[in-house]
Amino acid sequence: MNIYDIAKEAGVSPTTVSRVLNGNKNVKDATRKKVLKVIEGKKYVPNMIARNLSVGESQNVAFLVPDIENPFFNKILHGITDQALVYNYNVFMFGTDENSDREHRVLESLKAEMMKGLIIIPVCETDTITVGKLKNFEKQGVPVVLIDRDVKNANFDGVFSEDIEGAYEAVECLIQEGHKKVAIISGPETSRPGHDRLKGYKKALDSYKIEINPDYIVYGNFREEESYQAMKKLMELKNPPTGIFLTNNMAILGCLRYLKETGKKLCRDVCLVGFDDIIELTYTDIHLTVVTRPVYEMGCEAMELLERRFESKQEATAEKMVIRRNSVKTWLVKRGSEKFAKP
Amino acid sequence: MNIYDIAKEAGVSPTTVSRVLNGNKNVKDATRKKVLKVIEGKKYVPNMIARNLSVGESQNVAFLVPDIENPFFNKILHGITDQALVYNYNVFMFGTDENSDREHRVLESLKAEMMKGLIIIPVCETDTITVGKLKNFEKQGVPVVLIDRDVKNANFDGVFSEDIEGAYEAVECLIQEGHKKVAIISGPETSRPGHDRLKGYKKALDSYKIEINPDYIVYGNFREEESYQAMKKLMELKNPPTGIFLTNNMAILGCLRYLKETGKKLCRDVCLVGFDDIIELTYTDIHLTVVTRPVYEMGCEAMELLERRFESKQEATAEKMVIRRNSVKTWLVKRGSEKFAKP
DNA sequence: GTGAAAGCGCTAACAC
DNA sequence: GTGTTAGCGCTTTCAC
Repeated sequence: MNIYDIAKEAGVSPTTVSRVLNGNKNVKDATRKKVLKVIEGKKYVPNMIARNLSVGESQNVAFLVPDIENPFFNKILHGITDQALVYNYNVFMFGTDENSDREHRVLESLKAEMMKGLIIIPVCETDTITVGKLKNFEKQGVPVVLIDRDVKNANFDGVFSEDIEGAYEAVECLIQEGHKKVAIISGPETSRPGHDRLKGYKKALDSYKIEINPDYIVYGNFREEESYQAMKKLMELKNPPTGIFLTNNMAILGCLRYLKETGKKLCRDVCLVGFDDIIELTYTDIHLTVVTRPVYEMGCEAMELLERRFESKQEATAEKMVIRRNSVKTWLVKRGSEKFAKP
Repeated sequence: MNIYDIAKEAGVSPTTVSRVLNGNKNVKDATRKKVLKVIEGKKYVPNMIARNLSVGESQNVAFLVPDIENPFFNKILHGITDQALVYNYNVFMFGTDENSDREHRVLESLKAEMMKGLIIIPVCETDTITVGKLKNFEKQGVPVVLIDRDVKNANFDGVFSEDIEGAYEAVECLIQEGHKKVAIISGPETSRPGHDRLKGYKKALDSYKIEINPDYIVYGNFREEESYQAMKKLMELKNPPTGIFLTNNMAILGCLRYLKETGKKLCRDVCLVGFDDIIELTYTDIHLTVVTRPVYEMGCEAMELLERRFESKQEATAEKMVIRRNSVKTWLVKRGSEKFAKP
């Protein structure tokens, strides 16, 4: 059943049916009601695919995420889908598995889908292929919004967090507890959260006149296994740190595993402050102090930015060129892991 | 740029270009190469929306999940998307938030999208509206595959797990450690995992000639807060249980919170066995014994079942009618929480 | 092995 | 306010 069947039944033209369906004002109230009645009676459902082809764009938005199973990204996904529901957009879900090739492949396949917009947490900020593809989407009128991570040599809308400030606060928290030997398990240098949190770490040490010890800067690449290795390296130093800043949730897990395997204890052998909460730990005796942020809201906001872009397409050229790069504030949740236990 | 531009450039008809694009055998090798070269040179990308409209079906599959942030469902999502990539299907993501209205709304909106197939973890097995809508999809040639949860009065393909056996094993594990007073924090009675795990619990007690105590059966509805309340109720009984079977991951969290808040200790005040693992706990001192299952693989398998359905559309009628309801086996991971600590 | 023409279901000028 | 007509970009008979 299609728009023609409805038109015939209602004794109007397909155009009128289309107008009714799309809420066009130029329809007499009587006609509208007549058409609506037929639609109801026949349980007619319009065909979006046909509509999309006709108008040259779909109501679909793609979300590319590097790690589907990371709870941090899931919260973002939740925000995106909830907000998408508000605007009646469908969300295409793609996991890139932190793999640039896979990211390219997904982006390539999306060209054929007449996407309305893209939300992406890119794998790597220096990946020129991804950047090129994203720019092409924008050129074709498909807006792109970044979350959390950034890309170089481009200026897309995005929702980020104040990573430098957040990291600063985390490290400061350790310093204020008397730690002089403060280390960091850092993320990849090719991602905004990676280098910015490192920057915040350095800034904090600098503020408190603590000299930076290169041995205390190790890389965990935001992964469990690598962070475990990084932790091992730190703890096996001749002069190990007393406080460590873990720059993401996976790093936290890696460290905890190290402690567990070696029989070491948090707050006895070492103090930790993390970035991004691990909610399950709050059910245990591991009282981890972390920097956190409104993650779900970051997802909502990304969808919101996309919507603004859609709206500004219709508007005057001036408004079109506004680039919106929002940052959410982080905050510290003190739970005790920043200080040694009183014996 | 479209198929006509390519055709003109290559000096062939649009039909031939289409044939090349779709790997039709009836094209001379020379022609094929000629067309392919033009396509490459012009960086032409076919328009899937147009194709979908023409063939009357998209390459899109929808996944409806009740709780986007539950790690169990995320693992499934991961499996689904990975497998979808193999077949080049796109996955539409919808969170229903355990809300039937929302589920209905999503299902309704999907009618317009010419979906190729549906994968759903339904909110409620007795929801006749959802069942009706799902049946309609099948009637329209859109296959439906269930995961984990089932629906009544219908017979869709699905991937389930051996919940009765799994629950049996969990409870048996407690009994074998000497527990006579074994309770269960059960899920909703309107879901297969809910009632089947309860069934397994009863069966185990029965096998070991332990009388069922109605006080020991409480409902947590698979949620943290309700499970917390259920736990409270159990522990405040005049004759509290010594061992409790927690029927999902959220119930585990609820119980842990209760223990933490009341200062009670696992393996000292009560023993627990859970259903579905919480990976973060393995990084802590909570050594929880759980029944688990190949969750990621359940997602892959669901996609695989869908693919079979797609394929069987072309086939003879006999094969068409095979209904595939697969069950994955569960297994017990013993970590110690089933027995009291030696003082 | 190839092409012409009709059609998928809808929208958008344009005319009335 | 409403209808006519011509697409959107592709596939698919059917004829050659």
